[in-house]
Amino acid sequence: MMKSMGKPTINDVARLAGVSKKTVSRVINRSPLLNGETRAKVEKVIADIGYVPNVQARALALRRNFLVGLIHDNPNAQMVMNVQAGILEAIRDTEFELIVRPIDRGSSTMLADVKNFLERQRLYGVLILPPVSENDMLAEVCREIGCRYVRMGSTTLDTPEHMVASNDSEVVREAINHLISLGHTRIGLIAGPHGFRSARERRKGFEEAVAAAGIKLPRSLIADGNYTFETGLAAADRLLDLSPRPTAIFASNDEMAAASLHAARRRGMNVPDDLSIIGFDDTAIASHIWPPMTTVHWPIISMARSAALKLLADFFGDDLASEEPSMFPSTLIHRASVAPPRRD
Amino acid sequence: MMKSMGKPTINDVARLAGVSKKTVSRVINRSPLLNGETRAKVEKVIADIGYVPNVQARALALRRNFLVGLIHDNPNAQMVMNVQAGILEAIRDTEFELIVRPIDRGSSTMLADVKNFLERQRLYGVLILPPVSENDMLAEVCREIGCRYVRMGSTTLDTPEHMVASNDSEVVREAINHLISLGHTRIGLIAGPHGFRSARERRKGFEEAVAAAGIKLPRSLIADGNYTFETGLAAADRLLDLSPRPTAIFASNDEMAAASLHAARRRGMNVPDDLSIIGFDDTAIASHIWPPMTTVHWPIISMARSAALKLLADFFGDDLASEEPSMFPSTLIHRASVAPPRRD
DNA sequence: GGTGACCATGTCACCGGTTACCTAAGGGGT
DNA sequence: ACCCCTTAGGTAACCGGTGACATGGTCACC
Repeated sequence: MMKSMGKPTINDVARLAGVSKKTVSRVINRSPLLNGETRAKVEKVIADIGYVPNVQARALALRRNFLVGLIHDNPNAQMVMNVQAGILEAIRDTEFELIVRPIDRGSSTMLADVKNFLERQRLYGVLILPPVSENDMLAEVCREIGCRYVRMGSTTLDTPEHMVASNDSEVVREAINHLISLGHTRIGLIAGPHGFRSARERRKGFEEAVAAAGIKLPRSLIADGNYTFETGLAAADRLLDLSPRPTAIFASNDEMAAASLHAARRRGMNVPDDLSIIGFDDTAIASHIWPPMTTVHWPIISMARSAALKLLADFFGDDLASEEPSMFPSTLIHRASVAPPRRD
Repeated sequence: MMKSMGKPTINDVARLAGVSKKTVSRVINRSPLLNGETRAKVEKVIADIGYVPNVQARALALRRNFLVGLIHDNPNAQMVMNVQAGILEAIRDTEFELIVRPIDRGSSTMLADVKNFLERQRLYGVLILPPVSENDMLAEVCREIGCRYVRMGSTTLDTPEHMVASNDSEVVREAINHLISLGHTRIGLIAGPHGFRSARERRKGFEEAVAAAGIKLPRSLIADGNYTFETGLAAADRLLDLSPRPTAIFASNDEMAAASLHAARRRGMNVPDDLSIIGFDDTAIASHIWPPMTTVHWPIISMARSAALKLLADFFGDDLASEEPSMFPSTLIHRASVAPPRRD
């Protein structure tokens, strides 16, 4: 029957079922205008010989495949995994697969690399993670070559169908107000890298809250990091070397917050009694270290899931996916790394 | 010139260069039997019109594509990211891309799902991460449908060209001997989940070291976890509730070691003075928490890189890739979570 | 009874590459 | 001068699907 070797193809199915390949194609694609009897017959043959459609052939004919890409340059492993988890949740039970593409933001050929990648693979669409999602030229490249995209970010980056975002500056304001209400006045900031919207938003929230409380902060209470543990450690050390020392530190992400805790304990300081710390992201490390860290829960999994759904909006048919929200509120999670400042 | 719309195809190049498409194909594939002049002419046209070969068409004709898959069911984000990093390092500057496929080990349809995935995508090959890499039936599925595979594991799982492994039991023995040499005799073990080779190997190393030292351990000093923080926390609590308490804990991975530290500190205990802790994996958390944790460095990035190279051995031509090692020694990293037991 | 609408299905070219095989030209050996 | 071999390149079929359009049968309606 079957042409001896090799996987069965649509031709084998057609021959065995006594129909044309087009009819088989219709069965596979759930075309509605099929006689139930014919459909059953074809489906039986498919099951019998274990036919699996060839995605490459389909991709060629359709001029698009069923792959979604994830482009990122994010240093935080936990976050990338969370994003992957969100995407995978969205594409579960579909025929889509996820293809991961880390890029090197610094590289001068970055844009060309991505363009080449997108053109070669003809992805159905891509999700772009911060921080590189903030690069407008990258989005422009996607638009130019006609590749669907959704950007994730800390603030509005694009039109609603092309992004999901959170309200970073607002929630940071809330976090800092919390510290202020406990009596903290010397609050250090470990800022994210220059040129990043997320860093800018978080810093903005910090500065607004401080200004609103009428606190005058010396410039030295703002230290720069670039979202990694190591730079966070250096920044925290700089802050803790100050005299008088800050009584609280807000770090722009959890990695750097964990580094602050590390730096404090290395000096024999007690957290939260000698130093309050607030982080941002609510990745696993925040709740795993001791003391459990007060941080901002950044709903990254939901955002990623929603972003993926947006990406596949026209695949699913506009009904549900197009109603996905674009704005995701972050919330302050109170744990044990914050206390009123010790009275000197 | 070019058929107005759409990306240029091999036909456009052929027409413009005044050669047949086969000749263009030869240029793309660096066929050696080409006149340098013709080659230059074709290459010029390719550059001029920005031709990019269509990977789907090629995949169809070649009956294989240039995608490598990563199959995993690993709960540890950092580890998965490290593996991805290793793979990406290996395929950098090639045309290969990485496609990630987390699976649900518990699911009754797991094998069928993976089989379907492999058959549909016709991957060039897959890498299988522990713990699911230990499932021989999964490897059997790969073999059956003719998909290249490499398994990563904690012990020999397959023939050398199909695996990379580490020497877990040996290095755990070393770690436990270290504790014993410091004077510890009541050493708790937080074991990994039953049925996992990695868990078994690590436990074996533990038991061998203890037995060799002539120590008789009560069964209660072995608590089960399943590699997650939460189960580690529960296991650590069980150990610390014992009386007399263990003076040291070896946890089968860093997550559970971090959980032990968390549990100890929650009780007001001091690490390492009241309790020594050793973990396994050397993921970021081990060096980020306080005190920095003594742990076993598991060379996962190198292993992943090497595994990917093995996978692509016949692509690269056997010269370098086939000489990749299959066994990677783990090493004990001494940090600050271990000290001699306090004299009662 | 003829006609058009509609339904289920078939035909065939095409997506953009590759393989197998063929041709034509040039070169050397005898 | 003849033959064979090598080199450079062309031809046509094929990989396994899909789209546009054609076909033949049924039914409702005038």
